[in-house]
Amino acid sequence: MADISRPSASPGASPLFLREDEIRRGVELLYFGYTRLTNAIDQELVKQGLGRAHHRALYFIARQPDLTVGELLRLLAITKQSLGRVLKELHDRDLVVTKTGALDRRQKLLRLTDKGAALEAELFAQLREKLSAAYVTAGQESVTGFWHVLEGLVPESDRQMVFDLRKDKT
Amino acid sequence: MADISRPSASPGASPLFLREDEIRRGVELLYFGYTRLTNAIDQELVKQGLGRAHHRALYFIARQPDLTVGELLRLLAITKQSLGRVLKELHDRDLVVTKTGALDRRQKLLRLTDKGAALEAELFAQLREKLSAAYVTAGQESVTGFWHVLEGLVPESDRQMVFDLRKDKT
DNA sequence: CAAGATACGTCAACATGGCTGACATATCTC
DNA sequence: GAGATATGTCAGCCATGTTGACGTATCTTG
Repeated sequence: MADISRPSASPGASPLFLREDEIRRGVELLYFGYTRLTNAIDQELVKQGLGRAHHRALYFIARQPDLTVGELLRLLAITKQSLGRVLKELHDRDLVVTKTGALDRRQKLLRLTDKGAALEAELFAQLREKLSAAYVTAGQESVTGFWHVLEGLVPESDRQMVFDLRKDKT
Repeated sequence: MADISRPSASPGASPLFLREDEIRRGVELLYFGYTRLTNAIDQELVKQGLGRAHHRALYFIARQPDLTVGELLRLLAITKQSLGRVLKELHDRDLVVTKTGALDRRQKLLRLTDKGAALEAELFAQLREKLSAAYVTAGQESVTGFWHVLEGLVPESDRQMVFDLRKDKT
């Protein structure tokens, strides 16, 4: 692992010390940044009587309509029993519908109902508010740096899956 | 915050569409980056029979020795009952010790034992490995951008607390 | 076309780590 | 001395993860 160009050192500070501090800074900011962003939707989730697990499912189904159950399982990296509980609740509340896959009839394709889409949009609006404020403050160059570092945290084996979220399914 | 409405038509890709995609990209990368980084220590935690909650406490106590219980509560943003359970377990395993505050004898100052420090160092090494690989791949400029965006996600009211982690207690 | 693999669902039991509410004690501050 | 503060603790509940075992429909392949 190559050496990182440390921030122009305060006089005589050990490179090893700075290195540790840079790593800890990243760990902490990632922790606080992530938790505070997710806090943005807490109020609305409580109002709806839903939890974070429900939101994650809603989010990915919104992001990629006709996602299969298996794909969602891989994205969330939980067991099918856990996901089953969440999907059942979303279905019972008319937030999500499934239809049988056209190519492979074993698959179930997931979609939001209008009601589900409206809820997801409302939750997303909160995330957008927080994150776009941070983007604006930091500036576009920082945003691309932010992306690059985070991409580097995603293991090779998962990267394609994550990038594919940005592609519409045909 | 400006209004950023629905993704509009594809041809000539609307700036509004790009904006939503940029926000979703950030949400997803933050989610995957954060979870994959924390995955780095899963194996070791299981081996130790500890959970993530224990690690968070260990981490912050390592980061700022003589932290008080109240400060740790604010950092973790959980109830004292939840934290009490965790601290009791860490104490029972000789990973953490407390001493009465010198200035205010109601306070308990938290410190890692040698054993606790050794464990935290081992866990930190895993985080460092992952995160410094991401830093190196992305480059120093990206790293500062990464920090800036994340700082923007931390509400004003919490920012001082987070920054103060980088200062030694006197 | 039969056999096996795959996609999905579900039952039951359990672990972790949050939460609320109610109280107790020691100590500090005014 | 009275009240605020820092900490601890009992008891119970909830959300969301886990393992293991099975069942059914459907696809794939020899």
